[in-house]
Amino acid sequence: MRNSLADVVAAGLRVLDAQGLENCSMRRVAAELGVQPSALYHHVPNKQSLLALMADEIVLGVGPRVTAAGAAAGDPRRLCVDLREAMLAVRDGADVVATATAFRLGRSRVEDSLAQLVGFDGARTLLLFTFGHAQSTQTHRQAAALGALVDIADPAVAADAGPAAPGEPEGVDVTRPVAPISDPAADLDASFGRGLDIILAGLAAAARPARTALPVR
Amino acid sequence: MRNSLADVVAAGLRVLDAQGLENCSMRRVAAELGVQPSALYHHVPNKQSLLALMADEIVLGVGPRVTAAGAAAGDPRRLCVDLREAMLAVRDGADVVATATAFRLGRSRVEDSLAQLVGFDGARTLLLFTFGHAQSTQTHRQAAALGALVDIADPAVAADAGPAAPGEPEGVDVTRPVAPISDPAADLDASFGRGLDIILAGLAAAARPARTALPVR
DNA sequence: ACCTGAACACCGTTCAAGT
DNA sequence: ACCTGAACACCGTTCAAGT
Repeated sequence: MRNSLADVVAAGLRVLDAQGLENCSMRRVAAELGVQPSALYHHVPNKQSLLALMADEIVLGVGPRVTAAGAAAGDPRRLCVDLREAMLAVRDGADVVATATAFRLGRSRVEDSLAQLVGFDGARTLLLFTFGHAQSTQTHRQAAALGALVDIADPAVAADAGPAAPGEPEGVDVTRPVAPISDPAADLDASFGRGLDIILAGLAAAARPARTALPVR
Repeated sequence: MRNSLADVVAAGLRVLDAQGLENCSMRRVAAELGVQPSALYHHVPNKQSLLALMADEIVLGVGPRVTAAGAAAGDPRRLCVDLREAMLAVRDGADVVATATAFRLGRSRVEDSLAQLVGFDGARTLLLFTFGHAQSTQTHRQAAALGALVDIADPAVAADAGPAAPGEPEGVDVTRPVAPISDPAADLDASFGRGLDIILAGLAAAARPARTALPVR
């Protein structure tokens, strides 16, 4: 036995984290294992399946915590924060997990855990906000790191950016800001927490009227 | 003048809608225009820029409505519903728009409109939930249409699906369900509306205590 | 069971050259 | 201003064949 399925998945994750989803090709994963590309198809029927297995691996540790007392503590907020952290821990992890989860929508372990705590609609709302926010965070970070501050898609914005000074060093030095606008992505982590709070407040608001006394009519 | 930038963007959208993001290559867009692939680089610096322009086009019509009375009516719920509809109207539209928006995070027209109505955090929460839900919806629909009901990534599930009967017609006939589980994606449109309501309730709950009389201590 | 080697039909992007 | 033609360094997947 030379390589197992687990080896292939691990190699895939290494390539993903190092090169990003865009460059995570079957050929590169094969090279990471020192094997021909065609060898991968002995372990996995296609690239999509490999990505799905990688997604499972990324969220493996995310789940309801078992406290020292033995009771399974279920905190929806912590679950979402953990999920987000697990995805952000590997490059393009949010894309990979969100896509794989959408494929088998409704059959996700994390969504099930959430549903037990806050119901079906609450679970889906929390989950999809978490995916949306994580993907946005990761994409934006990559764009920033790439020096894509010059918005290449908008001619109006690109125009006032000015050309790069010739003979610039080609490091990741991003000292020349395009516009003096304050960073619009100020603090994405904090913004995630506040979004979570809004949703949880909405769930609490929906649950309360049924339990507490209200001025009926 | 043979082809304008607008022609290229329009051709890109036609290819995207017909073939999906995966198959929306520069070469196919060029073919759609009856032109060599290299000709596109006269209009656009790279594929990513073309996709960003396509994203702008997809959300062009989404914005605060101007009522007959002349006042700009701002309904955050309708804004999100409109945005979702615009994205779902073209194949893989949610992916394209979400990615392009993340690139220039915080500088989105729709997010600005939302922010005026429900504040910065509310806007971002609504927007990213809308992206997450739309992407999930679209990915799941494609998976279902593809007949990917056989979960190709999970050996345990794939095992009890059984082989396809030989000599089957190769249409989109999906009459052989894999498992008798009720459709987990029951109604994605309704689920979006309920998620929106949860978030809006959370925003209302946060705003109310500051305005109405509360039993102080 | 796991892998090689060769092949097929593709990619994005660059660049000199045409009109 | 807009395009061609050729080239470069890549893709995912299949398949016969090896051990």
